[in-house]
Amino acid sequence: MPGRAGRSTMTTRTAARAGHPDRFDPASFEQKWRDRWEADALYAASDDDSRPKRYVLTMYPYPSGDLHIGHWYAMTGPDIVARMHRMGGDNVMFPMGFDGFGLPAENAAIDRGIHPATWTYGNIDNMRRQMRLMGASFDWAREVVTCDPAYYRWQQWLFIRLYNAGLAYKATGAVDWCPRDKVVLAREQVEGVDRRCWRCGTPVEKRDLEQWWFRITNYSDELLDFSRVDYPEPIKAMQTNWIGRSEGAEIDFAVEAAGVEPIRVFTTRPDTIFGATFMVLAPEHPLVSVLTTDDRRADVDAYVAAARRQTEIDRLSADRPKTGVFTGAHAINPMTRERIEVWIADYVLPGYGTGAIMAVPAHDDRDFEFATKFDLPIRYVVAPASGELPEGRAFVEHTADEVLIDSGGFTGMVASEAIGAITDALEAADQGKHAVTYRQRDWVAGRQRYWGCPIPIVYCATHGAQPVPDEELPVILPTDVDFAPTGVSPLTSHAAFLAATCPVCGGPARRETDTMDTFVDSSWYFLRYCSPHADDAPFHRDEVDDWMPIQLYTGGAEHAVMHLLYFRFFTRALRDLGLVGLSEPTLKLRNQGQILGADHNRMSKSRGNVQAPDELVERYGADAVRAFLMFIGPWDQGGPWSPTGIEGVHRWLARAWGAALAGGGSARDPDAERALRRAAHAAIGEVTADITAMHFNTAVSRLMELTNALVRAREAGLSGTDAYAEAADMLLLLLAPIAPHTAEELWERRGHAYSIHTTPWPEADPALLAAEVLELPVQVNGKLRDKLVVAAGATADEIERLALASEHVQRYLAGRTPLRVIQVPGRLVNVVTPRS
RNA sequence: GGGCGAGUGGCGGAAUGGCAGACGCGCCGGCCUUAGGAGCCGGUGUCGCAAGACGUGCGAGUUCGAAUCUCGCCUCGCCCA
Repeated sequence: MPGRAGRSTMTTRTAARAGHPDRFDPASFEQKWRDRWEADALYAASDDDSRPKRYVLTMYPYPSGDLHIGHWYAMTGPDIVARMHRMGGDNVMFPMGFDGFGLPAENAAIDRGIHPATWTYGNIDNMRRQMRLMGASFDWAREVVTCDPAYYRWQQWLFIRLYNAGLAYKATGAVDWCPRDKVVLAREQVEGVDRRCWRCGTPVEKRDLEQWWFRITNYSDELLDFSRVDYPEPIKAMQTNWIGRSEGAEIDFAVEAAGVEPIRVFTTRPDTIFGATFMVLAPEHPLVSVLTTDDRRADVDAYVAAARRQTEIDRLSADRPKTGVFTGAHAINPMTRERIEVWIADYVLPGYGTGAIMAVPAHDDRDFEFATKFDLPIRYVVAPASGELPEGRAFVEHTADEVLIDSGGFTGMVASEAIGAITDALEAADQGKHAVTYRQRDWVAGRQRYWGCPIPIVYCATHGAQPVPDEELPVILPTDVDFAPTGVSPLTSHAAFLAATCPVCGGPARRETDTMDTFVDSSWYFLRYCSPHADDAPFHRDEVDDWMPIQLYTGGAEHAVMHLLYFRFFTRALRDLGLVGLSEPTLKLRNQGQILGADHNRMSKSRGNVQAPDELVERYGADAVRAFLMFIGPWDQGGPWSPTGIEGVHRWLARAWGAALAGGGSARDPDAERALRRAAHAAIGEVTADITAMHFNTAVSRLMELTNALVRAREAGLSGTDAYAEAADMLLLLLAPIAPHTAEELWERRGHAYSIHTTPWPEADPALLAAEVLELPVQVNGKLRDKLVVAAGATADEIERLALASEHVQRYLAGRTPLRVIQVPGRLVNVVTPRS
């Protein structure tokens, strides 16, 4: 495969070098135009400008060192949109930057003995070079690098304001710990049923640690509201699931033991309370030791100890047999007033709800299994209208008409109404209340690693935690640190960093040594792009008001409940601090798909199916790589790379090259000229609609068709006509966002003024779009039987007459009289006959 | 187990209620060439000599008309349990 492509490239090159300057040879002009665009700051967004502002953004990359073909894919789509709107007269901001902090830098640096800063900035230089090769219209003057003190200084400033507002706080809690990276993770950063670290895939552990948190749960309800944004449905579903709002009731179950507080449970099914025949506490529940009777204590202690050794995955596994022990204690069902047993079992988790449940075995699968195993009472209290209850299992289905049975005064009530009614009754008796719980927890914000933004807090023996005064910011991350991961923040061993002064008393203080989660860096970088050089504030309110919200934000769907949740939270938090005036960072989000290897597998070095952009550019030119990536398929679906596919796109660009440079034909043909103009103007409408909808694959197809029309016209000798010149110019203008170098070179060669990228986007002339004759398909009973060529102005009556006169139609009519004739103007004719 | 998405030629895909397979790849035939794995021209859903018939995972339904809408099923992918 490589030999094949390599040979052909050599042939092309040799020919170009041997004196064919008009041959399509991207290497001969692409770099030239990139240099000129950059020198002219052609893509700079202007703060002071009367043109409509448009903010297009794609997620900045982590500087891993190499730009992957997937980066090209992700970035070319929004680049095309940005370029089209720029030509359409908008003042477009399309910035780029780097997610500079993070663990991989640190790990890679440890492996190779290079400092994370050296490694990161070296990678950034290389990736910036590679990105420039793409010919993307990034405004590099706005570049943001998050590990730069000029950036993280303002992140510390923002952190202090969040801290002062109570939105950042320090507390002890159960957190997820990655044993390999030796760092805590936010719950969002733990993936899958088997709970693995999002970065390294290692199963995480639960630890009780004192940590910094962001109070994202203050915004849970607000984050569920997508009414003002255009997000892909799967992202909305994932965020909604993640937040996991459930409505129900908190109910207190009094216990028999004197002086012991009642057991509080949360349930989404208060309508089933009459069927609550026992209770189950998590083994870790604080009341366990209080409630356990002496005769049961040995069993209970043994069970608690065993449960602590279980992982959460094991405990939640549905196919595992239920285990548990009786505590010896009894509680009172507040509705039935019955005495019910209190058990402990590991299928109840301490972190979910209140860590205790009212067990309703008749209407919950796990409770049913537990009750069956331990011979506890099962009482059905909800039944479908038919009255038929299942045997040998719980009744958990929800039907519209299910009603309560055997439920005291509530018997006969529709279950959905009983939820509210029973909760009201409990509330009136001061034994419960309506309650809402969320699956979402606050965001664990601190990390026990080196390469991150220092948390700007100092600890004074007298005055406790104190924010570092603004004038002392930034708290600089020192470079001379031994950052081998130990589980303790490396900064702890840096004496000079550690020593600080209490801003209240001036006495000695100790600096916070955890650094911030890098997802904090990406929670506001889009605001910094609005005022990238501000040195008096993180950003200027007027500039943010001008540019925000982002009108199109693109990136990978894997960030659904991480970055894409955090940046919505952060924007709202900054709004409540009065720093920005909006709640939603972006109006429109789109996710690109994944580019797979030619073998339809994920690209990976071990499979040997990786495509390196640098080599592809050398072989085919950046424009061919861009255009082929966009041509593979729908942008949001991705698709497999094809070594022959890119050759086809390269051939197309070469054909377009030849067509755009043709001239001097002496033939005239008014009909063909009109058809060519119509094809060009139709392409304007189609390509504009396709790019707007981000259907880049069909936009490329339309341009291929227009190219083919030009090639045919040239072969007919029409290259000297005005129609040909117009269509060639239209092709270049429509091509400019997708293949910017080739379009610019050809634009110049056709004698137009620099730059095509600042030339207005073409508009279709509707008068040209109307065809003089139409080819109408004629169906009989919905099946195609003939085609009719009619004048554009033909009336319905005329068309019907022609259709019925058709030999083919007559054959299928077989003497029957048509019932009716359906016409879709300009589209088709359908003759309906009686069914035989 | 639940939710979401997808299933169309040899391949990537187009068509979202109105001509199924646009565009491209691959393949076949031809031209050009010392040569071709370059370039150019033509063909290419399946069956059929043809007329024609059949055809969008499977089965039903709605409709004058369904790849497209509805219901059930199968397979694959992602997310959640």
